Amino acid sequence: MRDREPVTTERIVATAVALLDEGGAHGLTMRRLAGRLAVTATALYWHVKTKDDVLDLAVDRIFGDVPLPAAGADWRDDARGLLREWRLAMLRHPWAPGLIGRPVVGPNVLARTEFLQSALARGGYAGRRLTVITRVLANYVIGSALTEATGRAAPDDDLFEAGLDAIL
Amino acid sequence: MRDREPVTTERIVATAVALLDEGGAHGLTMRRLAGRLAVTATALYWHVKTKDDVLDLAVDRIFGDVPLPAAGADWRDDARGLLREWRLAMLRHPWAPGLIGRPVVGPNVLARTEFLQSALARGGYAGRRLTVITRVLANYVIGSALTEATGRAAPDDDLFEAGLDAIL
DNA sequence: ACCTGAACACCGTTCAAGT
DNA sequence: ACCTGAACACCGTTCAAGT
Repeated sequence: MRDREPVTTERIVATAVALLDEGGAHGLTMRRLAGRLAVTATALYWHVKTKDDVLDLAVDRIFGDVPLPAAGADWRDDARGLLREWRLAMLRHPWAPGLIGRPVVGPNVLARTEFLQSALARGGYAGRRLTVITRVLANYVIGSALTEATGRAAPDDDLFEAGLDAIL
Repeated sequence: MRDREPVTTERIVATAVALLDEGGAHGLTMRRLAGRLAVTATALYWHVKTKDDVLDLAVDRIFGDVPLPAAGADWRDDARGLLREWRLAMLRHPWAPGLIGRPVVGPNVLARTEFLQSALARGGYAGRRLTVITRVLANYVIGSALTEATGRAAPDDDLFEAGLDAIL
C-alpha cells in the first residue's frame, strides 16, 4: 500500500524484468508481479492479456537498452558494436536468451535487426548474400548468449570477438 | 492399467519427449507424465530427482538421434553433416532449442561436440583457432534452430547451408 | 476505467505408509 | 525396491461484482 503510482503496462514490464533478474524464468509469477505493484493478481489482466504477453514484452524491453547509434563512418564498426552490445544485454539478463525463442518479435528487437542489416548493406552486401550474413551474425550472437548466459560455457569477450573476426 | 512394463528412467524420458513433442514445454507435467505411465505422479520421484532432471534428460535424449558417423575421408563433410543433422534434430523437436540453455550437458551432446571438434582438428585447426571455429559453428546451429523452430524465421535449409559456406 | 474476491482447474514436491 | 495417498504451498486465468 506504499505503492500509489498507477499500474501501467510499462510498470508491469519493468517489474517483470526485475523479477526475472532476481529469480530467472522461475521467478516471474503473475501473483508475485501483482504483489510488487500492490495490486491483486487478477488486476493485471486488465492491462495485459496473458503471462506470455508479459514475457514477450520483457524480452523486447531489455533490447531497448542496446544503444542504437547513428550510422557511423565505418559500417563494420557499426555492425560489430551492435552485436557486442546485443550479447552483453543478454548476459546482463541471463533469462533472456532462452526466451528469445518466442515467436513474437518486438519493436526493439526489430529496430536492432534492421540497423544490423543496413550496416551490412553499406558494407556492400546485397540480396541473398545480405540475408545470409545477417542471419549468420544474429544466430551466432543468440547462440553465444544462450550458452554463455547459462554457464554452459564461460563468458569470454575475447573469444566472442575472435568469432566475429572469423565471420566478418 | 494397460501399462505393465516396469517404469524405468528410460521410459520416463521417452514419454517426456513425446509429451513435449505434443504440447511444447507447456505440455510436460509430472502428473501427465505419470498418467501416461499408469502410475502416480509421486512415484516418478523414486526414479528421478526433479522435473528439471527430466528436462535435462529429454534434451540430451534427442541428440542421441543425431548420427555419429565414423570419421570419413573429408573432414569438412563430416563437420557439416553433423551440423546439418544437429539442426534437423532440433527442428523435429521445436521445444529443444529453448531448453538447450540449461546448464547441464548430457553425454549425447558432449559426444557430438567432440566429434565436431575432432573433425575440425583434422582440418588443421588447433589451439585457440580450433576453439573459436567450434564455438562459432555450434552457436550458429543453436541460434538458427532457436529462431527457426519457433517460426520467428521460416526454416530454410538452403539458407542454413549458405551460412555454413560463409563460415567454413 | 480500473480493481477486488471468490472460484476453477491445475501445478511440483514431500513424506508417511503400504506391498 | 517400488508405489500409493494425502497433504502443502503454490500456479494462471475467468468472471461477477464493486467503485
